[in-house]
Amino acid sequence: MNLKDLSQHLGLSPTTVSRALNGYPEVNEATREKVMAAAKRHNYKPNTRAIRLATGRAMAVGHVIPIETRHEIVNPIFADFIAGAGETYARAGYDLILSIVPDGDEARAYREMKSRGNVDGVIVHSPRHDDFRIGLLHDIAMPFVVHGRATGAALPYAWVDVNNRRAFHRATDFLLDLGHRRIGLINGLEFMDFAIRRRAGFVQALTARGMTETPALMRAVEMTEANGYIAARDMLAQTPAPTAFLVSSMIMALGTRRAIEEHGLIMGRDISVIIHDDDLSYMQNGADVPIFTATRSSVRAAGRLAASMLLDTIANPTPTPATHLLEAELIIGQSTGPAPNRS
Amino acid sequence: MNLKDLSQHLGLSPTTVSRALNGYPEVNEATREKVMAAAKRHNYKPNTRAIRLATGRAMAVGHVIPIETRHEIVNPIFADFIAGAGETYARAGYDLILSIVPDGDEARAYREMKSRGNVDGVIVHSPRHDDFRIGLLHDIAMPFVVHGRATGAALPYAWVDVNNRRAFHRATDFLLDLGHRRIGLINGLEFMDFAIRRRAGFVQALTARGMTETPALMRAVEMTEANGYIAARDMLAQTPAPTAFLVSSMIMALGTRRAIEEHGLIMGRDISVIIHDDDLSYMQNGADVPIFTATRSSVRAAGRLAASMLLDTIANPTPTPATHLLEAELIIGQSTGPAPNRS
DNA sequence: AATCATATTCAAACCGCTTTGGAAGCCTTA
DNA sequence: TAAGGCTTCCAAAGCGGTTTGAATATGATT
Repeated sequence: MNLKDLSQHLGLSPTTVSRALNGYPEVNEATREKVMAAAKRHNYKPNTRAIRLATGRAMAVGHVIPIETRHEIVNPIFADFIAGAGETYARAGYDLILSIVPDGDEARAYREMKSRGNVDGVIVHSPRHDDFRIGLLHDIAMPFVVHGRATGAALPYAWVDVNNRRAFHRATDFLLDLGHRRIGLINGLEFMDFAIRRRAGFVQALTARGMTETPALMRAVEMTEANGYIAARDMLAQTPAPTAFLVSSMIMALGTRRAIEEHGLIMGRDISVIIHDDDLSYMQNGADVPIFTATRSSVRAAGRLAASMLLDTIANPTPTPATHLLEAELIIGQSTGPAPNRS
Repeated sequence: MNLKDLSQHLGLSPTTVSRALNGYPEVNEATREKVMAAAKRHNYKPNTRAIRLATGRAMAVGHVIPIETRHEIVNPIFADFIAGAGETYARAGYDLILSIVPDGDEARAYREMKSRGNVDGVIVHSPRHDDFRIGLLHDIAMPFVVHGRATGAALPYAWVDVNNRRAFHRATDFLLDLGHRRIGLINGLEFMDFAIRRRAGFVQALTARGMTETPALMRAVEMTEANGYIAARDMLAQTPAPTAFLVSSMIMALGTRRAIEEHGLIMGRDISVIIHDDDLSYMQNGADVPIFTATRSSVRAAGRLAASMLLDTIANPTPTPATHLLEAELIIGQSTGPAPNRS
């Protein structure tokens, strides 16, 4: 059942039927109701392909997931971020197109999306320091929103980000207040923008109290459980050992905890741990009482927000792009306590 | 730059240019080369929307992710499965459309995809026992491949699945051979088909040795770290306590290990653990020596396979759908050992 | 009653490609 | 030399909607 069939059935022209269904004012209310009823009765759904060609809009947004060809790691937060974004798109009648692209191929992928016209805009994931994609998308005039920021980008651009620097500053302060002086940082790879900012927050908090960072107590690794374990194990082997860890993800923290327990220590008593918690649905930080003290910010909510910002930009592009800095909440769990007496 | 422009530029008809670019035989080789060269020079990419309308193919496949409205859990294996599938689609020039759909809305979502024609086929995720989607998709003649199986489905359908029953049978056998007699099963929710099969494998292995299953040692929970912890903790509180656990996912197993260590036991010595390992990229089971003894099957490889099966079905629908049963490998890690002497 | 504004409807062009059904040109073949 | 067969190209008709520009009907105004 297509528009022509339906209009013949109604004894009306396709024009009128189309207008009736799309809420245009120049159609008699009585006719509109008849059309609506007939459309429902015959279960008429306009063909997406035809709409797209006729209107010139793709009614779809792209999420380009770069796969690091060396590591082939799929960032586990994508699932939740995209679930959040997907809710927004569904409501707006947009499709979500997922492109898995080897990281060398990204520029080509974006250009092709533009010239083939199968998306109206894109979400940029995992920005690096001074990320080339921002300039590129700007050049080809493809609407976009970045999940995260890319320090060093020359042009203004739309983004949603957690205040990573402040979150880690606060977390570090919290540990310092508890008397911890040797704090290990287990961070993500520091070509990722968020990791740079977290490190900065950590270092700033130390220097604000007249301390300096200890390179031996700082790690920047791919955020897996195994790496969280290795980093913590190695630092615990030092003398003096750290009395607290600041860990950049829940998954790494599971490895950190493993190293701690293997070392015969009790987390929250002998050693403190603060994590950053993306509030992943399959990786909840405890139910009632959080296991880990954490700086928390829902990546799913960020997905919802980024998506609706993108739809806004597509609908009416503005010269000054919107930005949203989300503050992480600091929630107290069972994994932190006063620094043990060095006696 | 569109086809018309390009053809005018070349002094040819759009027909000939289109045919030249699409490799049709009825065009002079010399002309074809000229056309190809001009297309490259002007960076001509045919408009996807127009191709789709003209050919009637969507050149896209849908992945419908049901979100359980009660739990709102996003299955963390999606990220890797979709990364695998995405590789296949990219090579074939297909788009991957991701639909996040509240679980009550699935039927409507599929019907709409069909009538709007924005996908040529779909992958069905997380099948339940006797899943209604199989009949539905069959009825509306939408090509599909199921990731997993749905026992009880009346019609034949295409699927890719791990031999879950055998995997858990073998894993249980392995534990029994080590002398374990009280084995705890920490399974996923048992309305999911894979969980039913794993349970069946477990029970069959026991009965094959004249044992019967102990309901107190079996849990079916949502597969989160916290639930893995709770299930293990509760079972360890029983007397006699289990000497081994069979755990349905890596993430749950992290919780299980936490309970074990909290209980003052050493995994691999005091208590054994076998897991099912989906070989997730961000959740590797150790590098050289696996942490957990595991039945392993790459969900990413399953994604690749499912995707290419789907593209095959779309290209030439066959009356007898293809099926692929993947065998999990049993890999020995550090988490298993002989049952401790009950002395 | 003629004029004009307004409300309602429609025919046809258009979006950018594919594909059908010729047609022209050139060789063969009888 | 006419007929038939290839090769190569093209005009035009889709695909299924939206949108422009015009036509018709209705009611109000003078």
